[in-house]
Amino acid sequence: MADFRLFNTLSGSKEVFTPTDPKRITMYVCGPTVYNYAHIGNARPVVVFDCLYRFLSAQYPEVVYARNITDIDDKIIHAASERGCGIESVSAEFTTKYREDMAALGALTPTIEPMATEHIEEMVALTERLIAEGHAYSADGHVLFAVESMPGYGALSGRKLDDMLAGARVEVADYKRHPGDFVLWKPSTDSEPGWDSPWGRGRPGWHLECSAMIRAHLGEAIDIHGGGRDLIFPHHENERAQSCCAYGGDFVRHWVHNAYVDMDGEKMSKSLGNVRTVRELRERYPGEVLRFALLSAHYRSPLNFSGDLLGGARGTLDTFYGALRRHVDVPLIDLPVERTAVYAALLDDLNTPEAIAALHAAATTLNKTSDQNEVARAKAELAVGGGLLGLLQADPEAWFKASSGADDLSADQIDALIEERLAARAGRNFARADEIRDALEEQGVLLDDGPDGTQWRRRG
RNA sequence: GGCUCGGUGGCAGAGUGGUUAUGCAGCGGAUUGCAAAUCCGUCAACGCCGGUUCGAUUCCGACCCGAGCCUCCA
Repeated sequence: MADFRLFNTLSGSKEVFTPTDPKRITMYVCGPTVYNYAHIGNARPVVVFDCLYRFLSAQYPEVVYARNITDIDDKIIHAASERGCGIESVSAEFTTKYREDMAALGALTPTIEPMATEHIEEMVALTERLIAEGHAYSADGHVLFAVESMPGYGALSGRKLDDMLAGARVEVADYKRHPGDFVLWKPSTDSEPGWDSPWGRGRPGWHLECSAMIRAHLGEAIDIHGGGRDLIFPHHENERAQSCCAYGGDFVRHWVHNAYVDMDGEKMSKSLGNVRTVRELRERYPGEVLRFALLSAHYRSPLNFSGDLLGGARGTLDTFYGALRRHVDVPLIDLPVERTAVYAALLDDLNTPEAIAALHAAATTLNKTSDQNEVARAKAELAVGGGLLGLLQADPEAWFKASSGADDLSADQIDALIEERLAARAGRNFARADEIRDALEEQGVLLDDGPDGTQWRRRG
């Protein structure tokens, strides 16, 4: 098996991926806090790690992929109180919407989707253990992790304890022994959701759930832990502290973080108010277009989001599907995935732009050659390599003819007009033929005349 | 202030110590009744200043600019 080189945030360099147990790969990716619609920036890690999941699944017999749902959090409590309902109703609604949106992007369902509220017991147990080991203390109804108790705290985000104090912009609660200490458990008021614990009725801190759920579902150490770049600190740093101090060992083999989707050079975020939700984008673009756009830059590079990006993605997919449509009759040969150029590109830290370049090469081959062996090989590259990226799995005809609105012309109506135009052309009545073509174009239907007849597609 | 990361042709976006990534756009051509699609050709880049080197966009250093984290955040 060829080496797969994957960047590790902890070391700051690409490392050969060497799983702890090649028979069972474990990957955990931080999922959503379900209090609102997911935006296209939230979708980036989903698509990136879905791609990684597909790539690993092609190489190893079992890949356990867990993506959590954070269904207890102060933001959810907030949203619920504004609506005057329970947090369950908010989190249930947005969990469903999240799953719909991510499915539309072609993301496979993770092996496990653990919910935070179903793991409170494990979180309490983990907290007790940290206290017993001298890494945590209770104070003023809270339980806090003592960062000074961990040698090497800060290694993931590359900071030292002293540096963190220098830039502290928030006032430090006086019950903390060290300003960097973070909450494992906090008290709930009567109106807030809470669970009984040795420290009274309360709820878990943000970082605790991931440590507890990883332990419960994947084991003490995992191969890959992923998420967006902004999770490095404090979330992953603290998660690492919790798990390493509770169970010892390395906890995570590869820390993998994706860069952001930018809006006019700034990151897209709910707090900046410049978000585009997946939901609204889906009304205008097929999910595959959004997916392609998200894969068009390397996952560690920022991706500038724009209408041009999406328009370009649509056009490129048209090119690929057009090449496939030219050869619908050619049977798909059984090309082993590891022999595709897409696979080879992904071997280098998931280089999706290079993989897409390989797809372009295959499409060009398909468009120009008449050699049946080359055609079969190129078609397989597009289908199999595309599959690795979660792309190009639709039927080409369906791709071009998919209707976006109820008032579109039906396929039958279009076919009838094409017949009429064909007759006009045969009689060299080009004025009438062009009239029909223009009329169809006004309805968003484009015609392509070829040696074997006329094909049509809807404008994207 | 501390800590990170980045600055590639008109745009998007890979990569490399010496030989044009790729795509879009542009230009020229082939093809077409005209188009569209497609194909061929073509233009064009590595922030700035030093250093290392036979040779640097690629390594090192300074500088300028941008982004991010340090607070919830993919």
